[in-house]
Amino acid sequence: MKSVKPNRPTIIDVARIAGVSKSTVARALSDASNINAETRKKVMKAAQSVGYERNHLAQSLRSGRTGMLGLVIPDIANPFWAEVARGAQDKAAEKGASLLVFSSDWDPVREANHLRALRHARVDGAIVNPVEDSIDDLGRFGMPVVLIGSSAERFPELSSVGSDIVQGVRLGLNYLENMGHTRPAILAGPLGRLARVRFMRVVHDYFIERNIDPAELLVEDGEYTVESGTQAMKNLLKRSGDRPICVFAANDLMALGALLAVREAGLKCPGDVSILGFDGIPAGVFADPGLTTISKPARKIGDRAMELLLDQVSGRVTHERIVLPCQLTDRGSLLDVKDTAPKQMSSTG
Amino acid sequence: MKSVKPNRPTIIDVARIAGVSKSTVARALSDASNINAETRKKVMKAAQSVGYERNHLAQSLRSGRTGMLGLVIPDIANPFWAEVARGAQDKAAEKGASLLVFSSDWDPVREANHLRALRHARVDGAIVNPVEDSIDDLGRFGMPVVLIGSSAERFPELSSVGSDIVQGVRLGLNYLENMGHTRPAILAGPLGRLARVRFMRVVHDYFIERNIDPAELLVEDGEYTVESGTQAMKNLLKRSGDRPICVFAANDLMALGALLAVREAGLKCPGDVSILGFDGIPAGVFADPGLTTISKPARKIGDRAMELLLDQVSGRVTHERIVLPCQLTDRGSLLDVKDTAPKQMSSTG
DNA sequence: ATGAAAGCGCTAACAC
DNA sequence: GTGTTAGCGCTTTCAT
Repeated sequence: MKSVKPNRPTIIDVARIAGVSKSTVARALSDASNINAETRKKVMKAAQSVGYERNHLAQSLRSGRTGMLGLVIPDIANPFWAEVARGAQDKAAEKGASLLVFSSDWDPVREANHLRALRHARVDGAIVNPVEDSIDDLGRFGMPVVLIGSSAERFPELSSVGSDIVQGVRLGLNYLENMGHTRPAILAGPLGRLARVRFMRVVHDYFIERNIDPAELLVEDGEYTVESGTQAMKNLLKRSGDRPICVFAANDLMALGALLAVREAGLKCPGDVSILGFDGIPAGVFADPGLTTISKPARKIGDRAMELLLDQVSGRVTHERIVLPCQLTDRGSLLDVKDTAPKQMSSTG
Repeated sequence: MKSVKPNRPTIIDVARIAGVSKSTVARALSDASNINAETRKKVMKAAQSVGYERNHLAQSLRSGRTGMLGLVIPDIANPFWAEVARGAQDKAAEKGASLLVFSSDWDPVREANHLRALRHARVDGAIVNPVEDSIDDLGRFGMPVVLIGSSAERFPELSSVGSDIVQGVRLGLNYLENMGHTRPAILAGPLGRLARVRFMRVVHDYFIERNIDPAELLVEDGEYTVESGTQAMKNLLKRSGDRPICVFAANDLMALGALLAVREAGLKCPGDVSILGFDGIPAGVFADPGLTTISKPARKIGDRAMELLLDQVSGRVTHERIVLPCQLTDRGSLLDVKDTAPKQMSSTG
């Protein structure tokens, strides 16, 4: 075993073989216009013969662009975010770009680290769903950034893609109301998170409009995980007088966790407790009954965000704030109690 | 708005400010031994003051190492693979490396593209689960590679991490047998895929040992997706005389798809049909009853694979073939028919 | 302990 | 059309 040629061939090797200068090789490789067809063919053959492969590092160093993009999301193991990642991934691949995916695990420190890693890798741009609102640096991040989710509100100067929370929450609340659930318990996200604030604001407004005091609503906090959903539901089920018969969860994982708690308590869904989720993850199909939920267009969010980012990277300055509508997916976890309970017209009060 | 300094500061800027040469700056930054403590402090302060950030591209070009690793898996939207990715991701982050994750979508062409992208990005190494066995180039891939999954069999010279299929399948088959299911229908992966061959080989051997002709078994093919699982189960349920009362699926997604088909047909699981899965994805918890399955240590697979890869990258040549055991997770989708049906001792035949 | 200088592999003016 | 030359920002001898 003698190492014949430890290093990969460079344009210089190719140039020598083809009998031209290295700039000619470079031109041939980047199919520039000003080059003889014959010469190109010759160069290409030479390149082929030594198994030449462009060194992106050198190319990037020179051109200042790496062809790499970044994506920072809270949790790649959450199917919703996995879908977003796929959408972004696919679009990037389509355009010949590579995507660096980072999962912050809802941890601001890890998020900061990932953001730093992206800068160091010299990515051409990034799509970010900031966990904390403490991220004030995004504005001067020094590269094209597209936001996903609630934080868009905090950085109106940045492009963003998200689902229409207002429309989605109202859609859900209205659907519940039509089924006779006029005062659902709310399973909200973590206190202090902007997404929670936005969610609750819509809920608040919705009930105010109907002359119902939002303070009457039962609200439990969760961490967007199955476990926290189970725990929150357990808390609700502990209540004696006002045990809720309907729960609206801020995401599907918590909704499914709640379902588990209901089942564990020996109760039936939707017989005893109706559950409405938010996200539209595939796992909701498998529950029995299936989880009724407000579906966000996850794949599309990733796709559009990447599109915006690529536009920005290539100089087309398109400041856009895209809001995609949510959809209701009824799979049976809601019981219609409209005709069961005596309907009380709360018109004038 | 006048642009003060469009370009990021380089070591030259830092050097000028600190009043030293650029090599001194480089030394300070890479905490070399041969440098005065005072000088270093001075340099660091200068770097700080201009917000200097190392250019990894230049560094990589010089040193030949990028600090980036690659991961190529079939489907990031499949929770099992998402977990593998997380395991790898976390370990990489722990060591200060970045991970490029690619999803091939079971498509050999996309896989080849991704592999090429990795080479172009000059990653220091890669973890791969080859979709097709057509990938013969892996051996001469020109960089450290760690294999995940069945293909390890094809490339014994490469390091690999995987779950113990033989142990896992036998564990499942044995568990079924103990519950009285002596001839489960098999919901296998796609024809031609090595993973399928390995799975079926174990099944084959298992029944041969028990003097049962494996050809008697009902076998349906699937694509590792929910939809294909549903379709396969529908096919099985169509049978008149020998409709199976037990199905062993090669992955959880197909198992859950089968569950959907059973439900849709108005049948009960496990009352009418028992279902056993393979993977151990979280979604199996939500089905009612929960999906009983053979759990693979997904997170750990990613973690160990990354560990091996990092070892290889840093020169510690550790050719290892790690096989992690599977575990049985009983969540109730199996009915014990041992005492129901007249038990026939198949001892001597 | 520090500086000078030579590249890593490529691109982009600029000549001819 | 093609060759020459000068870097991109950094690391790494080799002097001093």
